[in-house]
Amino acid sequence: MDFIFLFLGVPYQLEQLANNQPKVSAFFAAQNRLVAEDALNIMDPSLKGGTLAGVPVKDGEQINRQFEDRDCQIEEPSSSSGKSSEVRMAEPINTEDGSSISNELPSSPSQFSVSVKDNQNESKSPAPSIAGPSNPHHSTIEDPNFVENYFKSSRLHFIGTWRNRYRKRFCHLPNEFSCRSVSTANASDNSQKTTIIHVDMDCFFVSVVIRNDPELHDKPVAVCHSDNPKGTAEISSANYPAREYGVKAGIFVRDAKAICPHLIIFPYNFQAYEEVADQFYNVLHKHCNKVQAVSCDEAFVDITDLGEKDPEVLASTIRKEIFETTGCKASAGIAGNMLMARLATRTAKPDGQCYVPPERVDEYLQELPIKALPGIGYVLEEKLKKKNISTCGQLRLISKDSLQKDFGKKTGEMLWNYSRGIDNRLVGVIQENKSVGAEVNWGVRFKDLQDSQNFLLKLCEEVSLRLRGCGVQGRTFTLKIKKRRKDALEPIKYMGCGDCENLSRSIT
DNA sequence: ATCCTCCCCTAC
DNA sequence: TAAGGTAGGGGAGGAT
Ligand SMILES: Nc1ccn([C@H]2C[C@H](O)[C@@H](COP(=O)(O)OP(=O)(O)OP(=O)(O)O)O2)c(=O)n1
Ligand SMILES: [Mg+2]
Ligand SMILES: [Mg+2]
Repeated sequence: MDFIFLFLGVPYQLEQLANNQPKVSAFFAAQNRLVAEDALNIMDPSLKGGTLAGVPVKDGEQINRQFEDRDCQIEEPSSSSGKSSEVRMAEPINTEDGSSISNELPSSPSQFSVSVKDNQNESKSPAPSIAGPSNPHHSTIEDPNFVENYFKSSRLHFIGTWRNRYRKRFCHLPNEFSCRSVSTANASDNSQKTTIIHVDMDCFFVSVVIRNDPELHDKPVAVCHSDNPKGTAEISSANYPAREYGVKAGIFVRDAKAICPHLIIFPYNFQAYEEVADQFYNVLHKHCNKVQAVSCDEAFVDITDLGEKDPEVLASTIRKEIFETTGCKASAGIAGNMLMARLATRTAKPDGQCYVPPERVDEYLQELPIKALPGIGYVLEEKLKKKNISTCGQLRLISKDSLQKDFGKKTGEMLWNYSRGIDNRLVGVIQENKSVGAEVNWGVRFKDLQDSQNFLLKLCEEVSLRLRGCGVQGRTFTLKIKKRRKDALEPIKYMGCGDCENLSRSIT
């Protein structure tokens, strides 16, 4: 397991750190071999008067100690105005129930890393309560419990931590996975041909909150924290009527309102998402024990060994049961591997299903935009665009050697395989965590050193809690900090971190 | 060769 | 006002 601490938003604070105290700034200054007394001092309350006096040994404290022991060398760039930071722990040592087995896992590289990020947006120079235009109420300045409250309202925190909750809830299930992988030593001799179903809820966050309002189903609806037509709150999910206007996850609510004035905004209901996700997985587990969770609204099901005559009938049954138990629609893709099943789901949406038989794979991919392939995001798409490649058919014309030369060994091979519909991954259980971390990149503003220390401490405590929850210890500790870029403007997003450079240091 | 650190990229 | 988290894959380049 890893631990990650994210520290976000400290404008001019880092300057102070740099000028006055070694601490964090020292930690990052390493390049010039500053001997930071201990970069992490800032994280250790005991150094500052033992705020945690009564608390039993905390992981966070241990972490701090580690850093102390190591004379971390960090230095704050002379420019000094830090903006955000992040901390994480990687390759944890599995402690199963508290007993440390660290010595027992020689074969598995156990690392424990904690990374801390520190972000800051506004960097008004002086420290007074400036806070610039955005010196809002809800920031690390005003709220001592900011981190805790923030996580309660963060959608990304919700979906980012969902997997761990799922694992705990369904760990009792027998996983008879990997029987297949064992017998797959000779992959292609499987007489049975693999069949995968990929299931994904339609506009999940919206579907759940309007599931009892049928009259809203053909009106444009989105889930967002704010309904302010000038606001920079982000749309989390938009239903399909709203998507016709161009409303989609991630855009600002003001932009959504601009292109869709009658857009109806609903608030989040995280508890309902949790409940519906449980119902969703209950249905899947009922039909098959080879279920791989992707997220709270999405999973792969390997039905190869079910002896099902018609996978489409099964998919249809699953979708029907999901709707009957949750009141929400799901779509499904059926194909011979995970890649094609996932792509098929996209075609199937909304409220549909799609089967792509092996003989149809080539034509299915021929005109498909490369951006639709999982693993190809904005950057890769742009790079390929520069080579005049925009569809899988065009990508297929490039040799594997050439792709590997341009994009690296693994990435090149992935591109070559995916453009041909080849995917050798197996549906399986989620393996043990490799890292655990926490970060905050919104609302982070410090007016003094105390603010930043408190914030970092909270982040450490959060990571400590999560490590404990996993029954695991870390081995490598990573601290990441976001620092306001030299001439960065005010963040576009309210209370955002704006244009930052990222700094990272880790110790083992 | 393999590992390690410090990133970037991606997905939900 | 608004809640830009979390984790894994992988590449570059250096240490071993
Ligand atoms: N940038 C994003 C992407 C997703 N989510 C949340 C809201 C989504 O409802 C949920 C599931 O993500 P999906 O990618 O499955 O998107 P939807 O379910 O909303 O729509 P679709 O019908 O395309 O699956 O995760 C989010 O908050 N922000
Ligand atoms: Mg979905
Ligand atoms: Mg999904």
